[in-house]
Amino acid sequence: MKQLKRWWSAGGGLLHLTVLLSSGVLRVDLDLYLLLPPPPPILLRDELLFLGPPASSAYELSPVSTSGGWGRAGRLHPKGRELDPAAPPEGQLLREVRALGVPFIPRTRVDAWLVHSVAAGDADEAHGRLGAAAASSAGGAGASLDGGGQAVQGGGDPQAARSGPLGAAEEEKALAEPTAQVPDAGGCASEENEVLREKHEGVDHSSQPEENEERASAQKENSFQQNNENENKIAEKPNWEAEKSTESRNERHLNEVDISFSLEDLLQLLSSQPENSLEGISLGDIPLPGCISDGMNSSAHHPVTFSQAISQDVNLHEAILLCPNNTFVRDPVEKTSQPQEPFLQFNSHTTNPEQTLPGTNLTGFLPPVDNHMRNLTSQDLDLNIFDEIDLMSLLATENDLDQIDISQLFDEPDSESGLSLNSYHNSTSVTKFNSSPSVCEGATGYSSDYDLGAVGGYYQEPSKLCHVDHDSGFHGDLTFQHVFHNHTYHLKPSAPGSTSEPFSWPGKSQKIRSRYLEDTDRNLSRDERHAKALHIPFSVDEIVRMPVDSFNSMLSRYYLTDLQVSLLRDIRRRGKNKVAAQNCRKRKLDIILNLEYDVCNLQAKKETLKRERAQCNKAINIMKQKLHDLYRDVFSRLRDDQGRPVNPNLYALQCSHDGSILLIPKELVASGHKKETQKGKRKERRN
DNA sequence: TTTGGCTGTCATATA
DNA sequence: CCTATATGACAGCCA
Repeated sequence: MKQLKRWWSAGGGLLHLTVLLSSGVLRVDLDLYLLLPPPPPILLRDELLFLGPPASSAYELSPVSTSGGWGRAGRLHPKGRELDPAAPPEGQLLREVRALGVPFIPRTRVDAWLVHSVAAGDADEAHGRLGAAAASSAGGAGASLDGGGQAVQGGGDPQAARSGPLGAAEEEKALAEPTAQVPDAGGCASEENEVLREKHEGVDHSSQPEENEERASAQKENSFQQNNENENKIAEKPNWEAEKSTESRNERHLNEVDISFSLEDLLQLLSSQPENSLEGISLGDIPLPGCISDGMNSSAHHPVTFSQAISQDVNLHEAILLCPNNTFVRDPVEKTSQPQEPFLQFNSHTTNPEQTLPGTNLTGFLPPVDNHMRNLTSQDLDLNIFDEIDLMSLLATENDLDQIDISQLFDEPDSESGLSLNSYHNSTSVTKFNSSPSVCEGATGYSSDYDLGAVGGYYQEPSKLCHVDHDSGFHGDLTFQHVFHNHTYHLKPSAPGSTSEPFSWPGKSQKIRSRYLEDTDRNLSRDERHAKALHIPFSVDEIVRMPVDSFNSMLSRYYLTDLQVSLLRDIRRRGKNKVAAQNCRKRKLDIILNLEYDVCNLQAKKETLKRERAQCNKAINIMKQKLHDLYRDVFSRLRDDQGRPVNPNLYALQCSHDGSILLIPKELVASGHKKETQKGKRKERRN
């Protein structure tokens, strides 16, 4: 329990545990399971749906939590069960829990209280609650958390909290069976069993009311029957899968030794849960991203209990085979023989009805991905992980499958391809994980980091092909993880027939696939098709946009054939010229538009000038008229020496320089004008 | 079928 | 000399 406490305090919890998936081993996040109430809400996108009534009618819906994260819906909990009255208020709990940095956002007051207790150092008490929770849920109520609350309510005594409905023998059986019956429980199984047994003996002393014992026993029996069936099925799996499992476990064990104890401790609690509770627990409630949730779902829906899955350290490949809805199940008999749980159809977390069509296989596709042939399909990655397929074949396989624009299929509005063409130095590509089981969409598309790519024929560790970054935290729904892709490809051209697919597309999926391949091929540009044909490990956009230094270094660094180099240069030249042509046309259009604008402006200015000219002429005419009138008026008042009126036809008025006005005969005025004009002409000639 | 617009590409000039 | 850019010209596609 100290290890549990230390593990949790060190930031343990779901995130910490799921990091183990990087080794390719499915590891269940038991802590969250313990924190979840048994009635399984199924997460359909962002909403939690409660599928059908719980096993017991004594359930009620708790208020919707607004704690953020994935606590968006109310949860079922047993009626009449109250929380620990000594527990702090929910708001305070949430604040304290958040302050502790626990990577789990409690949704209910009970969650918060449990997390708070564990993270704050009260691990023993919390364990008591957890144990009581598990025991209580095993009693049929299926409310682990609230059962814990009840245990706490019973005085907060750890002993009282540990009390459960099961007898010691039954609990020992329950704890021992999941691990003991698994033939290949891993190298650390015996050691873990010892620890588990010790803990079990110290913990599981039931003193719960006897009314729960009968229900618990009945459900336990059902659970064991299911376990046996599932174990038999697991035992029938091919040897190579078992070997892989063992290898994965051994590898993982080196890294997990510090927390394996905690896992078993949690397993102990889980093992005491009734089968229906376990079976009902869906990862839909837990927004486990990507492969994790997928694997969990597969385990949940398949008649293999979580206990088995956990104790066996079921690897991803096994998880694939365990999923009845899995599109990559290679044994059709096994696929079709699995009972379909009623809520299975919701596990695709999609609103597209095509996904729920049996045999469509579309659930296995990754959500919208970049169309630039950068993504390795789920099938490819599947093979990479489990079959250690050569990357050469990956390259060939992607030829067929990487172009499928799943966004058109599944309408993932919040999708992000993450495979940014411009992220030259970002080796982490974001890829969404589909909720479909075992679809670890390692979009190991073309490298966006030229320094990391080993195009010349080397590939890095296969384990890195699908590294799930669980530090990225949770999103609101069953979303996706950042995947560290190894964009490493061989450039060996593959024969046309080498584009074999790791699985067959049955029926309708085949048609859909071919249709989308046609569409995507049609949408590809000529250079893209050429690059694809020659397996150029870079997108056209990258080739065009990368600096010349990077381009040259790329040409020199990687082993490229002359044809590939020529094609790369042509692609780059054409791409740049295409951009230049676009810019040129845009510029030309801008110039034309500017010229048109200038023309309009000039035309408007011309019109304005015309109007002003007309106005000026009009004013001039008015002034002339007024001057004429004034002239007439002056002459009408003029008299000669004899008192007679002056004839305006013989005389004219002339203004002198000093401002005086002279009455001059017109003959003189005409001769004077002639003289002045002659003088002016002379001056002009002189000048 | 014709036509105009859009786009990609090539050839060439220029910086 | 190489590269990037700009631009005219041409061809193909499409509404």
